[in-house]
Amino acid sequence: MPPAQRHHPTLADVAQRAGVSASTVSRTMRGLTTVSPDVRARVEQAARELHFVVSRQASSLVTGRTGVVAVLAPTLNSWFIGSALSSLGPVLRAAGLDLLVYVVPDLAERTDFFDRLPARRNADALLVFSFDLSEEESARLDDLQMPVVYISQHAKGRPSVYVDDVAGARAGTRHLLGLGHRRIAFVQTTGASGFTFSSHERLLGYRQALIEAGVAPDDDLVVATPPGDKRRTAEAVGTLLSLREPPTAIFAEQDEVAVSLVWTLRKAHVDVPARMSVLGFDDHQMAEWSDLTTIAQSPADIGRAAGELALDLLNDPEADRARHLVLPTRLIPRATTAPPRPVAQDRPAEAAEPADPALDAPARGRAGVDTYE
Amino acid sequence: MPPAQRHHPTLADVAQRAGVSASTVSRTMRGLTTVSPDVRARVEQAARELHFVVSRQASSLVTGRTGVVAVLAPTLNSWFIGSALSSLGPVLRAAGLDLLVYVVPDLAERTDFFDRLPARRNADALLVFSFDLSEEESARLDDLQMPVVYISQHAKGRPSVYVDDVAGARAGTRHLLGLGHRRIAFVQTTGASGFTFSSHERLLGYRQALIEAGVAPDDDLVVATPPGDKRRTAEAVGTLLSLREPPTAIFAEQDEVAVSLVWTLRKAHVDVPARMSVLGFDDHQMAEWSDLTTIAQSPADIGRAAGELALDLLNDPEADRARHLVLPTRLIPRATTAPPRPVAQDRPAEAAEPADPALDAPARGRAGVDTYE
DNA sequence: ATGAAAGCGCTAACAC
DNA sequence: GTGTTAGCGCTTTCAT
Repeated sequence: MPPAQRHHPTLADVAQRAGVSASTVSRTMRGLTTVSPDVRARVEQAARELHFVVSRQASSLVTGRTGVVAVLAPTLNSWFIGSALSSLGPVLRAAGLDLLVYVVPDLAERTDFFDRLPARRNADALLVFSFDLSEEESARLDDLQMPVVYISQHAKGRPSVYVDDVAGARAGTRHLLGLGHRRIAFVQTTGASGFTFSSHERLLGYRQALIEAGVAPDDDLVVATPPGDKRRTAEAVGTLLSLREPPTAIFAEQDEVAVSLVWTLRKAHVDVPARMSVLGFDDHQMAEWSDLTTIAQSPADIGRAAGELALDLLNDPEADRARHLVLPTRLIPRATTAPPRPVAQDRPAEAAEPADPALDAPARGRAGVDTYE
Repeated sequence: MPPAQRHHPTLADVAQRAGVSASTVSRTMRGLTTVSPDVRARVEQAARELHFVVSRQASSLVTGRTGVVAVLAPTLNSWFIGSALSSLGPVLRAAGLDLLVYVVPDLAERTDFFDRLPARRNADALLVFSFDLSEEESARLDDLQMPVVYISQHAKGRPSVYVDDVAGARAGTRHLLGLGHRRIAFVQTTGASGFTFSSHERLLGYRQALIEAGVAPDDDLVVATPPGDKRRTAEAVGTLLSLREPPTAIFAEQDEVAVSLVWTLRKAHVDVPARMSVLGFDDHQMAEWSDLTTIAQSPADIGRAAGELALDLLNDPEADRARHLVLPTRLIPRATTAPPRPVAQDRPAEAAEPADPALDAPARGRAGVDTYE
């Protein structure tokens, strides 16, 4: 009675069936050219018949390469990361590499990760997503003995892929300036761990564009709110609307907040865009649904680029170990930005709470009609 | 001159440093109790000093276990999958397992995956997300020699984790019935590959609840639209509104569509919920933002449950190989459902296009005022 | 172009 | 409790 055949077939099994040595099977499986055509055919057939798959573990052991690219991410429940990984996957697969994910949602797991560096022997490269790493943590990753690519952060001296946030924010602000706005607010996003780089840069771009246009940046016009917090968002809107000189346009650092702003404004019967323009950043899926004008970035492109950069680093020892890939953004004009209505600039503004009786009607017919107050 | 120390430290290195044998180090690293406390301490210190990490490849080779759980998913850019994986990750980590992701976005990759079954020797278990597998594909996975857990699909005879869609849809429909609605439409989602199971089940629950309540299901009230397609959604709304007896409530199979419906209706100046109640399913992030009444499911719970089920299957050979974990849903009443206005049932309804001059004002003050037509 | 042999880093069986 | 020994399945010299 033959032993229960519960294990996978091995090189030796294929070799025996094809009447060759294990070495030859190995060479065949790796596509080396030093195998005669007829032998190759025999081996391939035998392998197919046995459903033979090379064991990564065994070959890793000798080659030192794991065939795995690891990703470090704070969550997978994110539009940005989800899109980027979805396009990264196929890039890696095409190169015969598998995608391993370390989800590190909280501080405890983070500390543990950097303590133990579980990726150390279990991946050929690491992609770090949207973390604000301390210099100490980056240094820790440096002695990981593998290429580490940073995504959405400017890791000086280390390979990075990110979008040109400054230019994007500048372009967005210029769009609003071009429409005639002069009082342009900027809403920062707080508490979204891991995106402080973008946050800084976008604010910077906003300021640059204002200065270029000869508009003095006003810190009263810069407020912050956490994403998804209606109350805080409403507060921020209230603060802006109750300024002596309220803005006529709001540039939100993130689409999620921008959409929330639109809701809040419309609920308070402040028409968008007739009374207030709103501009987002990201081109999040919901931006399209909400007809939000926004500065688009493509996380899919970022994921792809990061994957290709990692492959370069992996395959070419001469590759530039500090290359920064900076991807462009582009303005997508939609329905939430428009020229400001001519309004008496020095009249006191209403607060957010009192419901304005103005209709939430399309802007066209009403723009220019000064029914303010 | 010492050789360039470019390789990772091995068991032997630690053993030498701690003055013990490799076996002892191995036992220590695996937490076996047969190591005396002082030796254990010495070994652990040596390991720490050398930044030693056990090579998965090498240990896999002998144990036959890879320490990896693989996930098969059509995309990662999905609220459901993202949330589920984000909670699955930590569950696996706690068990010392890594998470490997196969993103299989299109038919070509899918065919290739089932052809080659790359997971075969590279994972201990496989979680299959939201795919509508053919019986042939499932059969292929069966001879994978590892536990395969199906998520969001009812794989008969195989371990599965999903939400009770029938009960959820029934509860939702009852909620609307309880508010007094009798003409309740159901909007199906088409083209969202991988969720046809839920789709069927939700429609079923809707029908059941109607029948239970003595309301005859009317096929005219069941329409379909792809998610994120504004035009088609508007068409669906138009179809429903132009029925001789239009609905007073719409139950959408997915929140994304429900939110889109609310937008479309409000744009057409059909007040929600005063003139039309809208109910969603999922409790997608945007449901809260949109104040959408919905049937909540928790993808995070599903991910966790699936992970734990996989661990059971992995660790307990006696475990039930066909266990189905069915998770509950719950109604979250928010602002898009309300009692129907008393309305002359047999009057002809307006079409979707003509802008109704009715204000998009809060329902309270206006409900009950019959300004219809 | 092919085969034989050595060994990658670890665990498991067996001694002691 | 701890050390010794023999592989796990593959790749890689080195022969031929």
